[in-house]
Amino acid sequence: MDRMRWDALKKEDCSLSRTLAVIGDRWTLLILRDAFLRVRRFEDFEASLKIARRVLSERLALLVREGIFKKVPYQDKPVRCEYRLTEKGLDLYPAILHLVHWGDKHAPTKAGPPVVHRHRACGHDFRSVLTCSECGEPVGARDVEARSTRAGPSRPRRAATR
Amino acid sequence: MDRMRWDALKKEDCSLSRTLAVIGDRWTLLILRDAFLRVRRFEDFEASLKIARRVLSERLALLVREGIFKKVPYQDKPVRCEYRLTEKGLDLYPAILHLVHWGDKHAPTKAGPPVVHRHRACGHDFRSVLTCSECGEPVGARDVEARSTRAGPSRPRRAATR
DNA sequence: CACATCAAGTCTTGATTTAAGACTTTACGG
DNA sequence: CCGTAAAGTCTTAAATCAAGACTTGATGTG
Repeated sequence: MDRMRWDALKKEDCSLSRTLAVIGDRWTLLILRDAFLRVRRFEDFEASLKIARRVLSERLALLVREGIFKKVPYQDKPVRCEYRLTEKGLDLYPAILHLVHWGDKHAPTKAGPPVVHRHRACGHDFRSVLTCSECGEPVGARDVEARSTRAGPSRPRRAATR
Repeated sequence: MDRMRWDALKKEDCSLSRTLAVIGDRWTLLILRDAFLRVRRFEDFEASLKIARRVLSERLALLVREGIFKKVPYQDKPVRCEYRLTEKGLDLYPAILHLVHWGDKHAPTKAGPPVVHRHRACGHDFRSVLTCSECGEPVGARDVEARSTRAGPSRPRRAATR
């Protein structure tokens, strides 16, 4: 059978496939976590993640190509650059925060969540809640119906099992 | 230098690391996407994803061990099982939906989003919005301050995860 | 009965990807 | 001139993945 190759993923007609073609490897979300924690330099990523330099180099280059990071020089002679999140990169924050909170809830440590998140506007520590852009109410898997926009017979589907 | 190994990830004191130890490989989020679209059987996952059977088998077993899927027999003689999402699995929906909407926005196709999502309660197609569990307002990366709960000097940081 | 089929895997072999660490480049400081 | 620093590149060995053949237990067909 003809199996899926990773370099074919980005051409799939599925937004999740195309997203994972960029951030779906074993390291990228951890790199982005560090970036959200203000890690910006090659050697700092290496030290923090204990990632092989070759792999880090390749991933950072991909993320720059994809517009998630931009390289910003912080000195001349020799030019040294740091990697900063773009708006496109910052937009991944909700997904990552949700994965963090999922880990807090479903794969907890005895010591409790290692990091808590405070909402600057209201001053409280909070959990992430997925809400509907239209009515503002919280949304769970069972509240959503996914519908294809492409031609063909469309059976309506619930976005969840049970 | 001593690099990070994947089987060490699940013991890290970082909720994202522990989450990615379960769902952070190249295939798992695609398997879960299919599960949210009500794919449930081994051969259906294989056909839908074009994944190698060996890898699919291993991933499904891991997800069952981790309590994200449960195996439910749908016939006897011979016993055949299907994979159904547990509550723990359903809780990954917000993260996945956000990644889908990120792809819709930042890696679009000419044909537009392949799938739209309707909120059953209000009847509208919607985008996912991250909100604060305490005040209900939308939250972006810059609105969050992450704070370690562990001993040691704590520098306040913006927009952090862990 | 003999044989084909089906679901849900397991096994083998060869191709890709990752890990570890040495090496390179460009510049500065003493 | 020598050592250090940042940001990589290169090489080799180990781990993971892809492709497809094979297995198991039961049913259906001639």
